[in-house]
Amino acid sequence: MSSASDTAYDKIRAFLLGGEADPGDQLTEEKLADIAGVSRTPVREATRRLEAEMLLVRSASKRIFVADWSRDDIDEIFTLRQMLEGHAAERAAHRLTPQAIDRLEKINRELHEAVDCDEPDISRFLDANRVFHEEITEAARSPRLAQILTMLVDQPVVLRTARSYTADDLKQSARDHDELIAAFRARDPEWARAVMGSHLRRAFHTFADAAEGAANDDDLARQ
Amino acid sequence: MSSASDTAYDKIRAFLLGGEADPGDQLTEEKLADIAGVSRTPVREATRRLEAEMLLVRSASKRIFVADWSRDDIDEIFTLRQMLEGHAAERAAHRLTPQAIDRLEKINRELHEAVDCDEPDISRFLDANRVFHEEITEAARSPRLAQILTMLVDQPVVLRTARSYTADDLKQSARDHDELIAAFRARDPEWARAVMGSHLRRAFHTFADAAEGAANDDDLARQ
DNA sequence: ACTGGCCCTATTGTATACAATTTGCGGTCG
DNA sequence: CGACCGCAAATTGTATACAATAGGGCCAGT
Repeated sequence: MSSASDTAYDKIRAFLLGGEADPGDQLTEEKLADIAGVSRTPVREATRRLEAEMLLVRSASKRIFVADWSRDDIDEIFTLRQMLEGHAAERAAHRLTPQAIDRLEKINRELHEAVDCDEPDISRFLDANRVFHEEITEAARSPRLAQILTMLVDQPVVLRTARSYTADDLKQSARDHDELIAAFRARDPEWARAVMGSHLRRAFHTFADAAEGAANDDDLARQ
Repeated sequence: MSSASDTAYDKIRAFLLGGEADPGDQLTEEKLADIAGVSRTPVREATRRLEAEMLLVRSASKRIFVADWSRDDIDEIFTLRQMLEGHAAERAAHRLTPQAIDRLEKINRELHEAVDCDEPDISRFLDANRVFHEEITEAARSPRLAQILTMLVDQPVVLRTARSYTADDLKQSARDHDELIAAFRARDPEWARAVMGSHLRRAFHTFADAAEGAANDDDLARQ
């Protein structure tokens, strides 16, 4: 059984990542306490964590807002991810057991199934994608790296523009993963790092373009 | 004026970094509340932050302990720092203003003065060294990178084995900084990254050796 | 109408009381 | 003698009350 403070963290995080709040919205502790179904005390601990993870920001007067990201922020996040996940892939190439590589293959089959058809199942794709990357991070055996990546990976999710990805983007992701698996089987760390690098850099452009599109949509909607 | 929760954070952090507690020691919230001079509520927020920064760890039963680091942990920390500070140096080489480079030079003169003599002033060295690296991180203009580095840089400080550095180590650090400044003046990002890389990797070996020595000393003392 | 100051309200900050959990000790039974 | 159970003490977790502070609106004076 998890504590109220963990409950609060999970629920508020789900609330943010689920897109029920818009970037820039103000959130009061009381409102969040309602959402989480606990008192303000555990909510405060949860908001501190979420603030450290940059999903929430505080104004000068200590009020809480849903974080917002500029294009530069997205660029920064993906640049850091490229560097760090590239490193993770390199370490994973050394450490992945054959069983773990089989597991990766299985996850990616699932991912292929989700996107190799006329109507891709985005949320299945996102889940499989997340698990795939987590498995690699796990295999890197670097707890601080894992912690940092969790933080970086979560942030842009809030923008939830993944639904703007084209079917081609999704299929290319699946192929990148195939190549990553090949690099792991070949035990070639440099190959793994390189594939991970291009994978994420392309993801950045897809993502940034989608985010701009969404921003324009918002502008239009407001007019 | 800072809030009680910030006061608690600062005081507990100083308590840990000042080496008044040994790695592995248990700390109760009440004891920490005494140290910080506030009630347990703000202490809890402070400990959550310090836990996220890995200066404190929690047992399965939620009790709080001073973090301890294995040689693998030190290796991990310096590997990540090498990658991330290398990246910071690269970005800084693009972005540092001439005035900022002058500032770096001034800081490093101070550092030289602290170590270019028979009896080096270690705490002056550590201060100047910290400010030097912070200036570069700042110049990289990457808030997430800065946040991550703060976390990574602080951690090993608790081991406070810097006093085991030899005069030669310290002088070599000063020379590394000189070369870094040269790379910045030449606006050569690759050079800057390479110098930062070797600088930190050597620091790792110095540090790890010193830490092992300290560990052995502890063992001896316990016998 | 505009600006400045004041007050009221909304929001966050802190302490304390109490609840829940865990630890360690002591005693009892096999 | 050891293992196990249960109880008391220590520790962490949560709620609530109250304090401090910031924001927004209202009114007065120009």
